[in-house]
Amino acid sequence: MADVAREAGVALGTVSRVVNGQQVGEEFRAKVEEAIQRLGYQYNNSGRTLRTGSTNTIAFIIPNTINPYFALLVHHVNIALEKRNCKMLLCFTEYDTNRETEFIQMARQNQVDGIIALTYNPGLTIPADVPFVTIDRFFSTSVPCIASDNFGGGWLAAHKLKELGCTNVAFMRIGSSLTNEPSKRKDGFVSACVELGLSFEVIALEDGAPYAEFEKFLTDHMENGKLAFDGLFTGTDMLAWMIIQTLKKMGLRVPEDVQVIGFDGIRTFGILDYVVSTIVQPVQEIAEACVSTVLSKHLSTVPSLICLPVKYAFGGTTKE
Amino acid sequence: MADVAREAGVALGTVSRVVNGQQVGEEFRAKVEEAIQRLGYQYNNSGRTLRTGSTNTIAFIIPNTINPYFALLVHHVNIALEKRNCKMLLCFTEYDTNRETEFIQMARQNQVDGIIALTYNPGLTIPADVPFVTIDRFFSTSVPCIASDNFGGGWLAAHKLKELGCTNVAFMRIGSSLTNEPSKRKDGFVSACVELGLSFEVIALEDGAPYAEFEKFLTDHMENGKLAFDGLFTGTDMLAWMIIQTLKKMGLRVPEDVQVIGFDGIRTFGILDYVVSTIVQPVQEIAEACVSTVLSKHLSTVPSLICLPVKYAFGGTTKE
DNA sequence: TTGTATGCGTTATCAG
DNA sequence: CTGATAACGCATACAA
Repeated sequence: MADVAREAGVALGTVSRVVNGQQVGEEFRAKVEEAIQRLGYQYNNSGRTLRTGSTNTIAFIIPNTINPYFALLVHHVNIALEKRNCKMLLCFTEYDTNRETEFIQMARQNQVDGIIALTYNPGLTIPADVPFVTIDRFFSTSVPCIASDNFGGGWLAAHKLKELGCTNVAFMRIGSSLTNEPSKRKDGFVSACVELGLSFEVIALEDGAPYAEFEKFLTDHMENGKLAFDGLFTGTDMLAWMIIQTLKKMGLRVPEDVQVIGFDGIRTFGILDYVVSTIVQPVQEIAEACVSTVLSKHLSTVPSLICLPVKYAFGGTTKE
Repeated sequence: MADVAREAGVALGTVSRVVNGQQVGEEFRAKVEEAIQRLGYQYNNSGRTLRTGSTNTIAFIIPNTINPYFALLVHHVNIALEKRNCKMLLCFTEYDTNRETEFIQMARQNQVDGIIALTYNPGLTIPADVPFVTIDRFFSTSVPCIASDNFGGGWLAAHKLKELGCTNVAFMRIGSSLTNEPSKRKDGFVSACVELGLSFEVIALEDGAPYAEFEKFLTDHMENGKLAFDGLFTGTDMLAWMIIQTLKKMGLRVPEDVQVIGFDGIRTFGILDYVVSTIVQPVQEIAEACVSTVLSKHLSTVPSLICLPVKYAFGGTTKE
């Protein structure tokens, strides 16, 4: 920048003003821009970061990008950031609680302007000196949490199964023992079953439990080649898909014998049909809410829990 | 850092040396570490970046993360980077050629230590002042290109179909008109068909062509309820999957009537079964090669085209 | 081995 | 509206 100033015969500050599009006399601007061209000057962001302490970068902490739901989230968060001229520093935890902690540290050292995190560490401490927004997990009223309406989604699934003619249903899930927003999927489902007088069962496996326990659960509920349930609601689309494979192996037809509703809204190859009938999370809205919240000037005044509406979508595993 | 030095009663340089794990007298180290604790000092990376010009960050430019193959790539590139204490600046182009150019500019302004890019802009200019590695696309001998053995993959697909009893095959693809490494999938396939005396056809649609052209191609090759082909090889797994849906709608059975082999190696939900029988790209090795190449000290001495071996995997759309 | 001093590229303040 | 200058936090060459 000093070189440019010398080349253009102006002061350093003037070059800075030109680069930042501030008010500068036309002749000066022309001289500076010409010098920039001539020298092939490249703006260096690290100087600005050092001086201002801001990077226009948000760290996004998430388990991985292989899980299609996370991949979708990454995509929409990035779009929302780009819209606001922000960059993304992506951190994959692989569900490793140490990594979660280290990434927060690393992000701060890199002067990120905020952190969006989807974590599972039960004892995670949230730094107070950087805007922090979590997905699917409520920490405290001072840490905004964005989630879809998980309770409403469970509720909707039960109503949908009832509407589609089911009389005996079950909720199936496997996952971390951590109580978080997605835990409410079960609560909403159970609540609606009770309300509807729908007979139901629940099987919730801890993370790491063998999948065979689901198979056992299902075979234990078989009588004369018929399953005791005519409707299943699962914690995720992936589990729904796996359960459906098992049902088929057991000689049951989906959706004729058993209807299955998953949760998330995963599509084949990310853009084609829904993999299973499902409760669709509003990923784009979630991403948008995360970004606008984490960048909001007055973090303390934003709501501490934002639940966004879900919807049901047909994916071939329910009766149309 | 100056505060820490004052608090510990040592010089600024000593604090720096402690922080960087350099040789420092035990008593000094202890004093400094205690002061760091007491003050809750946080290392600030922007100072280092300004001073050294390096960020330990690599920009990864890719269309999106919704496509499962790209998601896999992002995942493995990140792992390879993390192994080397590097961060990832992720840039989604959405196939927008302007974005591709802008991101390269942006990455340089952010002092990244290198760029890995999977792009489609035919006229993209590669900056000379930052290590640059491309995926699937050869620019010049001075820009290392990493790809899987696309030619070998096409060749393998033809051999596999022959081995599985096919006598009339076709290659189907749709995509950008850009000639890149994946274009060789067709070349390898055709070459093997000729070599094997296997009767074949090719349909290659330009990006943006309606999918219906594939349907027309297939129905045009129907005679008395039988398809003229008993084996299909597609440019990607996604196209294979779409074609299979079409075949089923036409009353054809896969793999009994027609066997289909895709390309990429996509699994359901990223980790379960292969979606279709496929030629699997060695994603992890590709990612590893990209990272080690872009970080290599002597970029000029690395090979300019690295092709990594593919393999065939069964995914239910071929006879076992 | 430790202390001192300089400069990396930028923004922002203040004086002209 | 422009010019001069200090300061951001760190690494490092050099002096002690």
